[in-house]
Amino acid sequence: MITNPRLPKRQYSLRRDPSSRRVKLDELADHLGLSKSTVSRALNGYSDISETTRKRVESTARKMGYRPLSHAQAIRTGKVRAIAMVINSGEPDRHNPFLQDFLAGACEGASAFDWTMTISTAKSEKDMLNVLGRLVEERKADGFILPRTEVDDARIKYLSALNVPFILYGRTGYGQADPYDDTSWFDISGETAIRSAVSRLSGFGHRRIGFVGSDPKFNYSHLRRDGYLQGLSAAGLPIDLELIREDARTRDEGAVQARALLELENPPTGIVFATDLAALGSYTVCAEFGLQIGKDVSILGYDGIPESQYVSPSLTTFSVDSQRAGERLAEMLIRQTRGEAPESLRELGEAVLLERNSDGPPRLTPKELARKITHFKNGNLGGDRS
Amino acid sequence: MITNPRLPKRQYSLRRDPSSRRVKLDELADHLGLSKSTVSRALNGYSDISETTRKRVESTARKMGYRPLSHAQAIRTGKVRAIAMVINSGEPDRHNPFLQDFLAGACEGASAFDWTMTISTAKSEKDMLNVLGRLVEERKADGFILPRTEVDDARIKYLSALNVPFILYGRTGYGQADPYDDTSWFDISGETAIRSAVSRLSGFGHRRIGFVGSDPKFNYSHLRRDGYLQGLSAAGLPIDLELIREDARTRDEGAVQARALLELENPPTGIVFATDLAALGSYTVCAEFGLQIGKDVSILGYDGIPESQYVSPSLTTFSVDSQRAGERLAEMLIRQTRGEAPESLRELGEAVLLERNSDGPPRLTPKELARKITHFKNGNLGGDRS
DNA sequence: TTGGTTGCCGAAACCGGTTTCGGAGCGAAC
DNA sequence: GTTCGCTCCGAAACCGGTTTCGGCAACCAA
Repeated sequence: MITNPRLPKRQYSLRRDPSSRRVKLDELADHLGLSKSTVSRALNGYSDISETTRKRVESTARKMGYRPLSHAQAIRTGKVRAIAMVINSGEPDRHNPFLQDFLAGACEGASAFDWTMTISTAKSEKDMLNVLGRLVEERKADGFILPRTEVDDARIKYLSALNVPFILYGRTGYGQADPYDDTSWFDISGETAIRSAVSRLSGFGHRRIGFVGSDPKFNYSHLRRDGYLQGLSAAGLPIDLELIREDARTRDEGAVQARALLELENPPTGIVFATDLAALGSYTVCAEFGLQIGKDVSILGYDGIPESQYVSPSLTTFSVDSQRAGERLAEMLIRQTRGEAPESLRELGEAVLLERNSDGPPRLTPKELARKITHFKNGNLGGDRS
Repeated sequence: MITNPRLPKRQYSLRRDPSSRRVKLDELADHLGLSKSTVSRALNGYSDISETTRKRVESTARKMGYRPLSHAQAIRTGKVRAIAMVINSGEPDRHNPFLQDFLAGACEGASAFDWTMTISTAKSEKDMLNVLGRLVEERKADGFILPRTEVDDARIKYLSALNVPFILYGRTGYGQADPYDDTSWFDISGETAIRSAVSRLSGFGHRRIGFVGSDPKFNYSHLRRDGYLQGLSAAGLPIDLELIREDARTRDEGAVQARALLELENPPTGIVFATDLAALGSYTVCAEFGLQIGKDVSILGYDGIPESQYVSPSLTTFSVDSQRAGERLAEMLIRQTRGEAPESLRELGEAVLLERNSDGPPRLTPKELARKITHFKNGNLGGDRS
């Protein structure tokens, strides 16, 4: 290849050789003929740097591929440009299929600001505070994402006392006068979803609709129950405490509560579950009682776990966009560490209905349903069917 | 309460008030009546500090709750005491239920050395190298865990060239002369598990055993296929290429491959899948062909995903201890960054068989099985059964 | 011309550690 | 009694940034 002699050989003094050492502030300053203090202030947007200089510094920095070392900055500023999340590894209902999506979102949200994400795990409630404490003390993060918020959440008190920024994935303080106080949060409105689930069932013609809640320790359980009650009221249906069950954390516990509802003298023909996992527990029970899901009894879940798609019949449920949640949380948390008021950083998203095959018009009245169940149980109790 | 006047009022000059400011090196040094350089060297185990002094420094540091700021150390040492992992968010078979366990293990392994774990995500193969590059350049981590290793893995080349420590979760370079070269890794021996799966089926009396592999881009796919071949050979069964399928990344792809095997003129009575997800895909196909899993056809999976326990019949599979994997990887990686030779840091664990209900003695010969399938297909093809 | 702002930048201190280097103190050897 | 070597520690430089502070020049008003 022949190079055109008229064109000057391009000087790649600004070239960015990836294998070479990184360029540091001094070098950038030398290159610009400025002092490193000026360059630093220009990069950080100080007002005592002229607009011209700032532009020039910024463009050269970009061309030379300058990236400040966050831990070098941190030593003076005290900020490490990182957010952290501590997940507890001791939960009965772990194996969260959305963790990857959520983390992907959070990482992306952080990356957009050139921040990073560090994670840690705690084995117990008590360990949780220790882990948070260590992270705070060693200044491993400038703020925290707190997933799975509880009604009365020790992490919130702890971090508030330490005056460390944090944001909730979910809300807290259910039933208190000012539940949100001065915390920031992002949440998906489970109550809206559950309310619409009840409307949907009542639209199908169901008159007795049950609800199976989750662990009352978590704030969302109460909100979803509220949604259920709102749905009943909107449909003009009476509240029957018999139809409200709680504490279904796992699939097995979901089965227990479903059984309790279906064994009622006047059982519900539709059941709304606070979680998919619990809803899937009911599948076993329905099989056991010879009930056809979607016909004899309608089941709705919430979460949109992948498995809900593959069970038979596929489960009607609500899907939440975990990735977006992570992304929003990261961004809002970073903005908070930059000085924005926590109470201005709140967002409520909506879950979206996945219409599938586990619900439909009731073909049995509650009475008929009860009869079918006892009949089937007796039939099965007596002989060994083969 | 009356204090005993003979006892001197205890001076809590060493007390550790959690809400107070953290103690820094200077303060610790002042307290000890030593220079901060001496204290620093004592804490870091330099040999020019007397044993007595070292003990004294260590114990006082502990009592005062001194913890060095890792980013302050990093500025001089270049080491941030952190390991990183980049997960790719664009995979078709994401929703890894074990991510949480794995991360828990890795975090724990890191914590044991007082290290932390940072994570990031990449949207594509290309993005992956960028993300790694950024992390390296900004020195966000001293080493990397590389999950889901590929036969020909760009990350390995990239990090090797940059001379950055890393460890593989899995092996690499299948089929090459020296596949492991000088990398360190931890892996679960899928080949051993799959070999024993074949032995198990042959022990049941199966003579025609199929295999459905996974994405050949990943190293483990080849190893598991090897395990299948070893199993055949150990059982004295011939290799029939017809019985070997690949490329089942998802449940649906698993279904496709299962269908291909079962529609053979001489179909296998037992099928070993490289992954549970693919194995679950076969459930649909068996239902479609009117086949009873565990009787008409035996299915084995690998991974031990939670869902495998709840399908009907429950899937016989191999469970891998993801948490332990994470923990081992973290520890070995840290040791590598401290100077241990990569080739001395390798470990192979075993998966453990979960005997469930999807396999057993064949009640049909391959011929009979084929007949049953065609018969059922024709029956279904003709009329609309209701 | 003078004095006072204002805009813009450089010198130097600073952050909290680590590492280099030199030297005091001491015992042993000559 | 030197001299040498060894043990152990302190002073100071250093890492790569940020921030304080002061000063020069230009501009403005009197």
